[in-house]
Amino acid sequence: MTEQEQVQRTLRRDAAENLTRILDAARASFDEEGLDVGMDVIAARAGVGVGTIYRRFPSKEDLIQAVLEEIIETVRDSQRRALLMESATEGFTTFLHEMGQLQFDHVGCLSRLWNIADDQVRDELYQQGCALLERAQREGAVRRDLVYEDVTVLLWSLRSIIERTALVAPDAWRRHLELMEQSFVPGGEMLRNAPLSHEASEMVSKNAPI
Amino acid sequence: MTEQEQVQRTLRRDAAENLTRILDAARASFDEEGLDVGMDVIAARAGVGVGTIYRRFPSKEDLIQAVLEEIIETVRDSQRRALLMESATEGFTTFLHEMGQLQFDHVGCLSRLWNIADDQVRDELYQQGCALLERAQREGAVRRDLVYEDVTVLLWSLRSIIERTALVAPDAWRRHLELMEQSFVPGGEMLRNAPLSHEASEMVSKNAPI
Amino acid sequence: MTEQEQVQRTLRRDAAENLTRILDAARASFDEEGLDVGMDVIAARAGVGVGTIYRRFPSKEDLIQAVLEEIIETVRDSQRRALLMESATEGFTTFLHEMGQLQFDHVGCLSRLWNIADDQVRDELYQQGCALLERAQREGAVRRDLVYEDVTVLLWSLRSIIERTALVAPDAWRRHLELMEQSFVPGGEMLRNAPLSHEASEMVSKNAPI
Amino acid sequence: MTEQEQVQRTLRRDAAENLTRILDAARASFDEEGLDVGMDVIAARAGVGVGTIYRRFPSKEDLIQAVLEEIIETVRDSQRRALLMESATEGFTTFLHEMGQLQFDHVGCLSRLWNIADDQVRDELYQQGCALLERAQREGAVRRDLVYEDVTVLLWSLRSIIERTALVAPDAWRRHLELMEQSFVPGGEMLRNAPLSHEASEMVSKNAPI
DNA sequence: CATGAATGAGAATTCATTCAT
DNA sequence: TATGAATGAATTCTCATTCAT
Repeated sequence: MTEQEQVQRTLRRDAAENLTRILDAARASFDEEGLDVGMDVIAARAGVGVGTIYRRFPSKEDLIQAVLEEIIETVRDSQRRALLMESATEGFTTFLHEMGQLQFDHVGCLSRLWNIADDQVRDELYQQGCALLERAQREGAVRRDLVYEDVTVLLWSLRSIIERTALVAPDAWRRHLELMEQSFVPGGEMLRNAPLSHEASEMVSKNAPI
Repeated sequence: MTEQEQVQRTLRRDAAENLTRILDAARASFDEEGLDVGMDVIAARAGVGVGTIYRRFPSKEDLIQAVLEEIIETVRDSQRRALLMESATEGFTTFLHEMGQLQFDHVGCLSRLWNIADDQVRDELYQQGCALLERAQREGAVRRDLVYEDVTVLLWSLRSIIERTALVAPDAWRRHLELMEQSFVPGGEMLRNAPLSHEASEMVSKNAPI
Repeated sequence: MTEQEQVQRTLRRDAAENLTRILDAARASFDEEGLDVGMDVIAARAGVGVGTIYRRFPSKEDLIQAVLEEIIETVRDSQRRALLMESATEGFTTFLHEMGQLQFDHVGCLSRLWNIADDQVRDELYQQGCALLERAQREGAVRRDLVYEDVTVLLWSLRSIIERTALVAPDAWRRHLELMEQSFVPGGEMLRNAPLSHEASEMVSKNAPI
Repeated sequence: MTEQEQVQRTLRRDAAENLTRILDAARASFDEEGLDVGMDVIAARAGVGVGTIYRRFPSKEDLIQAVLEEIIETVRDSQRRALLMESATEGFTTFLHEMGQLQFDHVGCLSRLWNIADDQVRDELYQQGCALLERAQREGAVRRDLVYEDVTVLLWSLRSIIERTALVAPDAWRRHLELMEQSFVPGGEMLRNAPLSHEASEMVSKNAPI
């Protein structure tokens, strides 16, 4: 480190601020470069030493979890807001779009985004998701043979579209979602394939394959 | 390795045979363990030394490309067969399902499967894909506001579903595809979002982001 | 830490008290976990910040020395008490046993216990040790071809026994010492090997190889 | 690495030779600098890259074990040779001295030398050790109230003497051993302290405290 | 004067690629 | 030509020490 850099970098910044800086740097790094980014890169971006990160997060895995949890928290917010909307249909639709946008905003994190270790969080997401879906179904906007797992799978499916197109066609996922939404309207009942079981969905979300 | 084994193994194995063995081992390894599998693992599975792999493929990247090209070749086969089917609708549907199954069979490769560097191959896939789509549209099975890029995006979207569910719910992608197919039937025209442009699609397929 | 706790804790704790707390915590930590224990662990145990330790002890090494000196002080006490005993034989024996017990009580410190940097301290230990030995020899309890260095080496030898057995057989060293004591009684004169020279002993105690 | 060094270092030396070089370098490094020596140091001493070491030994621990096993193998040799000596007394004595010398030769390894994970090896050492002791007892050279655990403890006790004196008084342990031998001769029966139990001894040797 | 957050060199380990045999 | 041993840069994590607050 040159003397200049040394001067630029203020030693002993406020601790709370540093935690924020680390999480921000981590989130940005993960978003942009993926979860494989080196701890030194994150530290440099946060303007701290690697040791500082390890003081707050015992391992890289913990840092990743913290970032993912922050993101998942915004998912819950999105659900809550959607549930408060007067129109159930609009609430459901808004939620789907926000989930697309959120995945777009965190492309680098998608490989782990939907792996939610915390039982309680996972359960709340599920309960609120079911509520959103049922409200929309009761309003007649969504066919009755769909279960929340279908929504989950839809959200998962956006990942690979977004990962591929984020850089060159940031809106590509919107059209796919629009098509999916059309398949959600009542009228096409009688699906030959059974939905993903809740148990399987749970296993997937817990275990984090890939 | 004893001298005897050395003799048994090496003695004038045909070069062509070696190439096959390497590609088979690589494909199997990639399918099962992902592209991150070590070169030594592949070599062991092929029953050759790593050096032999590097003789045929200057880098791991080249080996990956070769495997992906083989898989992509089966995609072209699938298209050709679909085009030969009497019913355009059935041909189109069959192609989609075969693409789902193919991705399932090569889970470990999905992160790179649709990155096709070869211009000619990419073009043929595109032309044949368009033909499949148009035939189905002409038969009235698919709405006219769809372009082949929509199909491409649909295929991409299966990746993340398959990656997550392959181990616990191998059929999960089928239901998602079934829903997508319903959104493909005429009647829902007037999409607000424009399709992925052909140029963007090309860039994505060439560059291989992730 | 809340502001309140901050106030409760810090408010004018006496400097001397702090020093005691640090030394106590360090001794306990070293005894139980070995000299490799982290400075933060010691600080936490003492209820102070690491910085406070570094204010009193410029380096971890200095803290270790301070703790060792305290322990060595108890060695001197033991010698003094032994010298005051009526029976020279009993004094000598008691000293040996107390040294075994002391090493047992400070297992974690043994790798450095007998490294005594302070010339004066080392000299006093030597003088008093010689006195103890000679008194016992004059009383006929110890053979005359032994020098104090033999006793020193005996004490050193207990270290590795204690380190190995402390957890599973806390009395193992006693039997070894008992055997050594038997070899100390007159009758076995005519040792082929010369004793450790005083100079060598001094070097060892000063330099602290391991 | 300068060009010169590059030239000096012959790439691709014979594999078997390299294994020897690595073990030799490791043994020498451990002996001289202790088990904490860095893998890079060992690699440099062996004239190979670190990766080469890791090819043979999956972890540093494995390398350490390999070195220790080699040393322990010489212990077994020493026992076997001692058992073949005509005079049981001389055999026993020779063994003790060779053990002292061996520990002296491997000072840096002493912290782990007597931790023997392999049940079979540990058992053979014990059986042969017992045989050596009993033969000497039958010949009247060693008192009958001693068990092999006493010998084990004696060998352990040499460690700390040797660690401290190796550099300045390489023969210091010999005098201690000579004294111990005198305490071994018949005549001093009636020890107040029980010997280390075989079970405790086993636990110590397996678990490796310190 | 006390605090404890921040530092960063150092240690073990991995793996694509090279090249002597 | 085939082999697989050797390479070493890169990565994660630790801990004695410093210094802003």
